[in-house]
Amino acid sequence: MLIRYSKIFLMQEAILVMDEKPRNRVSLKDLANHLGVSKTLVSAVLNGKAKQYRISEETALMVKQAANELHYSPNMIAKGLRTGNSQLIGLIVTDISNPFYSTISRIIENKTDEINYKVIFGSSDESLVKTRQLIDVMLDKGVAGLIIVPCEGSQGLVADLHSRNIPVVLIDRYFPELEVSYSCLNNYNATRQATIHLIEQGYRNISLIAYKSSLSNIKDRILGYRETMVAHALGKHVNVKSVNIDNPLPEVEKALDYLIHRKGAEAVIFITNALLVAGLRSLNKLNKRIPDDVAVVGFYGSELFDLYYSPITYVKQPIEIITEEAVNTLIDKIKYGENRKFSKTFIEPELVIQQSSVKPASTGCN
Amino acid sequence: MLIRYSKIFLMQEAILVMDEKPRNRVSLKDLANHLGVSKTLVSAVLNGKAKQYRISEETALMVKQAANELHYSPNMIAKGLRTGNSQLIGLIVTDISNPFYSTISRIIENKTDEINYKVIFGSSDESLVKTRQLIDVMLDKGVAGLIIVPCEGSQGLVADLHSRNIPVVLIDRYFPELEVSYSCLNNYNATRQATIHLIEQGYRNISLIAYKSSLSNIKDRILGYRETMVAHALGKHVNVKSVNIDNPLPEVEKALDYLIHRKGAEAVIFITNALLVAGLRSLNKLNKRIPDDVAVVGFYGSELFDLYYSPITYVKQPIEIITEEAVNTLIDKIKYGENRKFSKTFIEPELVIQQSSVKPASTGCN
DNA sequence: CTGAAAGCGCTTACAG
DNA sequence: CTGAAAGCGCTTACAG
Repeated sequence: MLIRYSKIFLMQEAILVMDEKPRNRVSLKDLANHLGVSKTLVSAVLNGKAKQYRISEETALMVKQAANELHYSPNMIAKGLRTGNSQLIGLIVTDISNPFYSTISRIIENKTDEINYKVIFGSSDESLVKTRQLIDVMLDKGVAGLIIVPCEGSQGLVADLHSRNIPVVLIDRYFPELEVSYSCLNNYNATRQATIHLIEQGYRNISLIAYKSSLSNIKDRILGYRETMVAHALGKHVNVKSVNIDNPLPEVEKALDYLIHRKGAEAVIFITNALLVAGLRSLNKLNKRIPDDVAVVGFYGSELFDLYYSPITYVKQPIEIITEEAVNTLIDKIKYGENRKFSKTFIEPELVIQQSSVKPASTGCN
Repeated sequence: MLIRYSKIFLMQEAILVMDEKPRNRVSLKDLANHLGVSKTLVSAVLNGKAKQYRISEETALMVKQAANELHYSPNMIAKGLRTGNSQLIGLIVTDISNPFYSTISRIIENKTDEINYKVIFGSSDESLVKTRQLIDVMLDKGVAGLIIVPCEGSQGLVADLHSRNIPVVLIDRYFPELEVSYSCLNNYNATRQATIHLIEQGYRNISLIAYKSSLSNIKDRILGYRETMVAHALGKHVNVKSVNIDNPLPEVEKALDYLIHRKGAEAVIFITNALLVAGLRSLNKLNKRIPDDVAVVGFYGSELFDLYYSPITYVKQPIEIITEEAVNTLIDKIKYGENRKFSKTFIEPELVIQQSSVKPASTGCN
C-alpha cells in the first residue's frame, strides 16, 4: 500500500516538472472529436434528448460509452452560464453552527441532493448588512433560488428579491405583511400548548422569558402564551420578560430572580433553546430545584436535556417537515417562477412532556 | 407599509404579463454600451487593473460610478468559466448537523468570507460512495479546492485528488501514508492527558470506550491511552472496548456493564461526544453515580455538559485554530498549486477538568 | 490609453 | 438523423 502511493508521488513529481496544473478534464469537444461527431450530438445524447433529436440508438450508446470511458463529466459552470441555472441554491441562516440551523441545512442538503442541486450557505448573525451581502454574493454565484431565515428588518430585502422574481422561501420566520412563501412552526400553538399543559398540571403563576425582538416567531410565541393565560382567567399572572438576544445570561438571571421572588412564579416557559440554557444555569445559581421550586418548559430540546437531573419538557419542532415543505416550495418556484403561487405553511408543534413540568406529588388536573 | 408592498405586487403582476422572468441584471456589455466604451475597459477598471492598463483616472472613476448607479455586479459564473475559478470551495464533512462539524463550517465560512469565497458543503455519512459523489459534483461545480473530513478507506480518493493537483486539505483526520496536507487535533496527547489526569486523581483501573474504526483520530486516541497506561505500569488495567459507529447505545451499555462489573473499572474515557452521551445514558440506567461509582472523561463537550449533575471533564478541541490552519493551507494551495508544500498540523488539546473525574473525598495525587 | 476579437465549455435554435 | 454557428458574460492577449 505504502509503496503504491509512493509511486504515485514520484510520477506526480515528474508531471509537475512539465506542467504546473495538469487538470486533465475532458470536455464535450474532446469527446466529440474523439468520436468524430459534433458537440451538438454529444450534448443531446448526454442530456437525455436523444429521442427528441431522433438520434439513432447505436449512436447514442456509442456516445454514452465513450463518455464513461473517458470519464467525461460536464462542466457545470459552462452549463450554468448557458442555461442560466447553476444548480445551486443559497441558504441564509442565522448561524450555521447553531444545531437548529445545521439540522435544517442537513435536511435541505438531503432534499436538494435528489435533484442534483448543491447548497451554498451563509450566516447572517441577525445582521441586516450581512444578509444583504450574502444575498448579493449568492445571486452573483448564480443561485437558482434562496431559502432564508430572515433577520429583523429584512422585509425590504425579501420584498426586493420577490419583486425581481427570484425564487425565495422563508423558513422559521415570516413577514405577515409580505406575500412571500414561508414554512414555519405554528409558534402561537407552541406556547399555547405549553401554557395549557402547565395549567393542567395545576400551575397558575406562569411566566415567560423571551427575546426583545419583533420577529414573527418571537411575537407569536409571546402571543400564544398571553392569550392562553387570559383565556384561562389568569391574565393577572401574565409576566413576560424580554432579554437581549446576545449574551442573555445576566438578564435572564435577573429576570428569574425577579419573577420567582417578587412575582411568585411557579413555572417558567423559555421560548428558545439558548434562553433555556441560560435559564437552567440561572436556576442552579439561584438554588432553585426543578420542578419542586419552579417548573420549566423549553423549546427545541437537545437530546442532552433528557439527561438533565430533571429531564426538560420542551416544544419539539418538526424540523424535517418544516424544512421539506420549504424546499418543495422553492423547487416549485424554481421550476415555474417565483410568483406562481404563494404558499404559507405552519407546522404544528409537539410538546414533549418530561419531569421538569410535572407537578411533584401531583395535585392532579384542574 | 402594507400599502407600499401591495403596490409593488400590483406592478409586479403587470410586469409578469409581459415577461415571465424579468431578471434584470445589468451585464458588463450593458455597462459598456451605456458609457460608450469597450467591455475591456470596464472589465479592467472593475478588476482594479486600471493602473496596469494605464487607464486615466477620470475614465476609471466614471466607470466605477456608473457601475454603482446601475447596480452592476459581475456574473461570477461567467467569470468562473473564463478564469477557471469559481470562488467556491467545497467542504465535505461527516454530517453537517453534527455540532462539531457545523462549528467547523462556520469557521470556514468566516475565514473564506474574507477572500470572497463561498462554501458548498456535503455530508458523507462516513460513506465512501457518498464521498466520491460529493467530490465529483463539487469538482463539476468548479470548486477551487476542497476541505475534507475523510471517511474510512478514502485514501484512494484523496490521493487521486492530490495527483490531479487539485488543492485539498484534510481536517480532523489524516492518512499517515499520504503526503496530503492536514490539520488535526493531537489525538494521542488528548487521551494521554486524560489518562494522566485520572492517574493523578488516584484512579488505576481506567477503561476506554472507542469506535471500531481504522481512522487516524480513533487509532491515535486509543494509542495515547494505551501507551500512557503502560508507561505508568498499569498495562494490566488496559481495557479498550470498541463499538459500532452507528447506534452505539446498546453496545456501550453492554461494554460498561462488563467493564464495571467484571473488570472493576473505576474510570472510563469516552473518545467521542456521541460515545459520551451514550455512556451517560447507560450509566444512569446502570444506576452508577459519577464520579462516586465511576469517573468519566469525555471529548468535545457541549456546554450542556456543564449543567449535568456532575459536570463532565472533557478534552477540548481548539476547533477554531484547527480549522483556520486548514483554511490557510488550502488558500495557499489554491494560490500556488497543490503540490507546493505539504503541511501537517497537530493542534494540542486542552483538558477541561470538572467534577466528573475528580476523586470524591480526594485521596490526593499519587 | 483604448478596442476588436478570441475563447472558457456548454446548449439551442436553425439548416440541411 | 446530424452539424455549423451563435451566444451565455466574462477576461485576456494582441494590436493600435
